[in-house]
Amino acid sequence: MRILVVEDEPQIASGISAALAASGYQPRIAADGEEAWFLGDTEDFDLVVLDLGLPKMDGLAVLKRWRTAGRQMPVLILTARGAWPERVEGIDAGADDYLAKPFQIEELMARVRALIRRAAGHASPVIESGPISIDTRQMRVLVNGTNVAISPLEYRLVAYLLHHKGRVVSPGELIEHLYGDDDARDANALEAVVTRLRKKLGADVIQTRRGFGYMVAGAPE
Amino acid sequence: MRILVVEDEPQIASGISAALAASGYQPRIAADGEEAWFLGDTEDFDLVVLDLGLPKMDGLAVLKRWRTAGRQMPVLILTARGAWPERVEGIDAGADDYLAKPFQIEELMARVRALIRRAAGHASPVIESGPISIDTRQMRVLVNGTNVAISPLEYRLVAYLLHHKGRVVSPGELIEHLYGDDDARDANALEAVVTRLRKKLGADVIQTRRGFGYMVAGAPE
DNA sequence: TTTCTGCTGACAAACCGCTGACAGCGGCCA
DNA sequence: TGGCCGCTGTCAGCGGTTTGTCAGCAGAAA
Repeated sequence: MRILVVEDEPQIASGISAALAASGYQPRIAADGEEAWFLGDTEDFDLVVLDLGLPKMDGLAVLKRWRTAGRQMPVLILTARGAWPERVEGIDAGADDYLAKPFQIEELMARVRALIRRAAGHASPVIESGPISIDTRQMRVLVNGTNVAISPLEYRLVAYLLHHKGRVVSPGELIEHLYGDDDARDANALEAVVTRLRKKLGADVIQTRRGFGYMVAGAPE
Repeated sequence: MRILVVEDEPQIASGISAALAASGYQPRIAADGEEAWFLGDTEDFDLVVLDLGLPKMDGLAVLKRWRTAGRQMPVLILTARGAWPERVEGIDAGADDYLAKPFQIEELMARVRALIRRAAGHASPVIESGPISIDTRQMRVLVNGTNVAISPLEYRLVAYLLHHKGRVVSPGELIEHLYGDDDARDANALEAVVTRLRKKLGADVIQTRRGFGYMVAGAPE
């Protein structure tokens, strides 16, 4: 199992690297964005641990370039604490998980194991429910197999509901995940997005559970 | 579902509280150890979220006093990151789970749900009694396997009775759990809800124990 | 019987979610 | 630079639903 550790702080990088090695993985360190991009594009890794604040090229940019180039290895993002916009962007850009700094090395290892296990299984980048499906890598939404133009905010909303399909998601939870908690939004904004989405996806994809929240049908992921 | 949030940092406390409320729980905040101890000892909570570093009385001391007094509600401890010894002590003192700060609110909610389910003795999100069953993920109620339209308040009522099936629940307890203690409601409001529920679920699901309260049959688990 | 407790149907107010319109904002292109 | 266009939050109004209240009733308890 080869793991690429992208981290410019040498101490942290070697700490992570040592822990990975101790668990039997083969870690490889990249200290800046360009090196990371080059390694990730030319070599084969089972997982990438990616810090966002990097010299030469930002972590998110690296990730996006990998994804547009078709690289599909799971990516675990390290973010500064409270940097919500970064996280949301990271997920949009195709990250599979994120972890806030500072973190326990044990926790990092647990997530690494989880991601690798998931990737080994059938972690498809496509999630479906009834007539609609989303491709989380390409950030596309298909209705009955045909592509539908969708805005970023709308995409995040469907994606979140699909990731949690079969469960009622409260408006508060949705707002927090769409915007981050720093910015207080009217619940009506959410309703407006839902209305617009329903016009594009069909009226019955997103169900309303009055008094509880929204739900997309399907067996939980 | 009433949840006691013990946290002296007002921002964090209100953040947790808001998230809990958004998920349909009734949170109550205690800002120091003494208040926490008093509330936990005199009132009935389904769960306690307990920060350890508190003014006036330490969180662990509070927990120990509750346990020696025979209080058995599940307790989720919040610890500073890296404070491993505290965690171990917490578990020895009778905590059911712990979460390291800083944490994702989403992760806290997941653990809260898990603890409440576990406390009620259900591994699965479905609770049954006779012909009826509820799906706590979808907020649905089935009678003989077919879905029945149900209002939020009605759902909360059945859910509570089912979580405590086999036990007589007093009107006072029910009102407290449905509305929270800030808002005083007529007992008749409760009876009205029960009437409406019986029409939907069948007359004999919710039994009346005259002078004591209501009950749903079933093994207490 | 009398009294008390709980049940029930009717009703109106409050609430909740939906939607169309509009405006501000930012990106893009000529 | 100026204008156009798409995205998104806000607003106001609309239904339908939910729910507390009330008044009367039924059955159990005493």
